[in-house]
Amino acid sequence: MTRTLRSFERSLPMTLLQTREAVMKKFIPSLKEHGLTPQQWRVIRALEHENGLDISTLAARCHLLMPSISRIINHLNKEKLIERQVVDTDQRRSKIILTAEGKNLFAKVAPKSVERYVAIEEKYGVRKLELLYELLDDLIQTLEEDDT
Amino acid sequence: MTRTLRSFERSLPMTLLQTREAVMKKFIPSLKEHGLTPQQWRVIRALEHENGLDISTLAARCHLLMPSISRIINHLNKEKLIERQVVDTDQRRSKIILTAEGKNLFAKVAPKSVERYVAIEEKYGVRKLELLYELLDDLIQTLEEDDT
DNA sequence: TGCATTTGATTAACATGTTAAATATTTATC
DNA sequence: GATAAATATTTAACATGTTAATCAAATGCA
Repeated sequence: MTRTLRSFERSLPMTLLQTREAVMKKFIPSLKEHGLTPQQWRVIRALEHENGLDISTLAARCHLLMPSISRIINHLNKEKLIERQVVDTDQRRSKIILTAEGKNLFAKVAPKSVERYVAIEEKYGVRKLELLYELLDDLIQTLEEDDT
Repeated sequence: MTRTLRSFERSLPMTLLQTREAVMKKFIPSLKEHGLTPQQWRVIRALEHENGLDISTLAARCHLLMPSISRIINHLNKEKLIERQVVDTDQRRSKIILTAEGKNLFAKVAPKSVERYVAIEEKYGVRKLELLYELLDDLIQTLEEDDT
């Protein structure tokens, strides 16, 4: 019996896309209220967690490509949410510092995100969510193991 | 005990993003060999499944927004993979038809995608994959139910 | 030291995501 | 039948994803 392509709605990439869209819909509005895109928010979170990261590290932590983060850093800099600080041992690199204003913004937005997250946990169930994480991590592992 | 934001790698949107990236990595190369982006491929698949769809329907089936699909349709049209056909009962709409060349391309690419998909199924396990689909669908349902 | 190579970051060019505005056509309503 | 409202699609403007090219600083090595 010849296999055919799974229909759209049921394809793996499509299902993951839909799920991510549904999840993001819960978080994006409160970010938008503060003029932030999800990616900009990721950068701010990363810096709040560990301030003074260089751009490459930031890119890795936020799952952003260098060109994207380069633009985002520029943007956040103009908004005075972060500052650049050249590393004196290596003039190519710059450390990115969250400004007071940036920290302030984080403090305003974070509670709302936590709230949304807790709501999802409660509605969907912590157990199921943990199981989902496990399955997803497992799938990532499986896919990254070989280069078939 | 005050809740804090989940660390990045463990956040739900991030995990879904990573998973999708890992999955796409398996499919993108063969698409790229044929000069197709994942989105263009989705459109071609949708048309192969049901030819002559209008643009709005196509957008819904492929999970693309109207501006995106509008550009994609234009692109595929220039490549002569599809044709536009104005609906005579409603001059605003156009039906999109997969050309012979488009069908040909589909026939070339589809088997490779099936191959990749089967490989994932085998390596990860059909049962786990089915469970994952269930959990994801369930999560989508949960999230779309209310507008919290 | 001098030069090739490597590395961190930016820029360029193009495709897509996203919201708002514009356009054309159709439908509704008076 | 003329005009307002609704609908299908496109365009505009901006942010991001993606690959390749560029640039400057650092490193390796003759």
